[in-house]
Amino acid sequence: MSSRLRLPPPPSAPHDLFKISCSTCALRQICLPTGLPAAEVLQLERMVSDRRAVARGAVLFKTGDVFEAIYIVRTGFFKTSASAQDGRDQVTGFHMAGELLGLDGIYDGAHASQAVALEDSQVCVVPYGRLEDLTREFDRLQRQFHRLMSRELVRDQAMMVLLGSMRAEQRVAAFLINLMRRLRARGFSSSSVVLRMTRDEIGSHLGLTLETVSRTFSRMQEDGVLEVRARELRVLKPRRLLQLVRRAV
Amino acid sequence: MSSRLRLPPPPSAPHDLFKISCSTCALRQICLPTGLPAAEVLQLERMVSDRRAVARGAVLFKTGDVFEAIYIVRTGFFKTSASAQDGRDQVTGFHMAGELLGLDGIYDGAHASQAVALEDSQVCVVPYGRLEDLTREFDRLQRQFHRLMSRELVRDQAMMVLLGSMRAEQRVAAFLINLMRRLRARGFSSSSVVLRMTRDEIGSHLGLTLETVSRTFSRMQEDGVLEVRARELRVLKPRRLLQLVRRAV
DNA sequence: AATCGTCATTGATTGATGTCATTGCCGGCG
DNA sequence: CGCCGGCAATGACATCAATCAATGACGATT
Repeated sequence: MSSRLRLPPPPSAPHDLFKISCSTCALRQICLPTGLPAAEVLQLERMVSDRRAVARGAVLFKTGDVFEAIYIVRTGFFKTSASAQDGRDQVTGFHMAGELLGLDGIYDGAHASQAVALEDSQVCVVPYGRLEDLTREFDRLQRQFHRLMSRELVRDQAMMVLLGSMRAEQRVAAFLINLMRRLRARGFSSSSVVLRMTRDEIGSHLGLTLETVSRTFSRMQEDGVLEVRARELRVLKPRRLLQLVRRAV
Repeated sequence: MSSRLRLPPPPSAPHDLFKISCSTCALRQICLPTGLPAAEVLQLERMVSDRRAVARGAVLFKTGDVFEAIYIVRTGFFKTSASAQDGRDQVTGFHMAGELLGLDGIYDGAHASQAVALEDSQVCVVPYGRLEDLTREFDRLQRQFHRLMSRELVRDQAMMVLLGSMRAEQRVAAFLINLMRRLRARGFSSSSVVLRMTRDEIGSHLGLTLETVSRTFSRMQEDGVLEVRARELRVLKPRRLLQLVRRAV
């Protein structure tokens, strides 16, 4: 357990779930308030209705749930998944501190995917109605919100390219690069990770079976690119990973 | 050429490219103005800076272009594509009348994909700055805009599921169902289409090779589900298509 | 400490789809 | 008219990853 990667402790104690302070939040540089002047951040704080704890394995929202709020991951780690019509479901994304969840519910007022915590987590709850009101008052907040939605679109596009045209090894490499990049942006080691998700979940995200993910990790280890010990990963040769993704077939 | 599927003629003559009227546009039920009261639609019209003609094969915007405006397809047909790092690119979407293009540029001020007209087309140009201003004034317009962005996210998720877990036949079936549904919403025949894109482009969109697309069409024809003659398609048994998508493996 | 369940690894085999190559059709153009 | 280029269909073959199966590692629970 002590080897588990942890986010920096939140400024307020974890049991204090209802006191919100964006201005002092460790995530303010990568979250919705990014780049906003202090006055607007204070407004934003008022908008965040509360903070909610989500236990590992618990469902934050599921497909068909009425859409009421956007969630921002404060601590912890989530996966979102969407169901195919035949019932199987596919991991559409992994989400860490500062990232938004639930945007797909705006469209028709019901969530189109489900979100599950992969470890004990906390989210900030931002009721959509209030967000609409506030983004109308503050142009920078509006733009920031649009930017974050747009970023999701860009990411989804990248994911489509990955799923549509990359081979197994490239997919895994791209996944690792993306993961390390996001962790680095949050102040974590740029070479070591403890994965929060199973091989099966990675596979589902990448359109591969868990066996293929496992074999790919093993091969990368043989090649000296990676060090793998169960969920602990260490990237030894980041450049080789980049090359894998860059190089055509 | 006469067999080509055409959108209903625009209310104003095609050469009259600068006179905009959302209120009388044939697309107002499926476009940005959907559900807005007349007064707001008039505001919206003022916002649309102009209408631009895009010749078949011409690029509307390309990856890296500075983001300035959202585009709405008025007549015609577009594909958007994103490049993998190795240079190959993948069709991320096909877009028809009333659909938005260019939202991925909001994120960092540069387009992350490129849009190419697959036939002679027209788009309405909506400068993003003006849209920001106007959505701040009109809450329903703001919500409508958010809804359309959210719809893109939902679609992209569906596409990820398709690319990540469906077999060739299911992909093609899902593609056809989606296409027919969108055409039907625009008042076209619910069984006949003239495709605007090549097998190669369909394949790129579905993560398949053009040969697989071609063979799948042929097999569906043998099975009496489809009638295929080059780009002219006729869906004979829509239910069978639905079953293909619904049925697991 | 023993047991059980989950997750991961590894091997063998199979099957779907990609790759390569050929043929034919059609429309545009010299 | 005939040639050429783009697009589509199809066959032969190769390849990659899924599937099936067995085993091993680790943690949780009793």
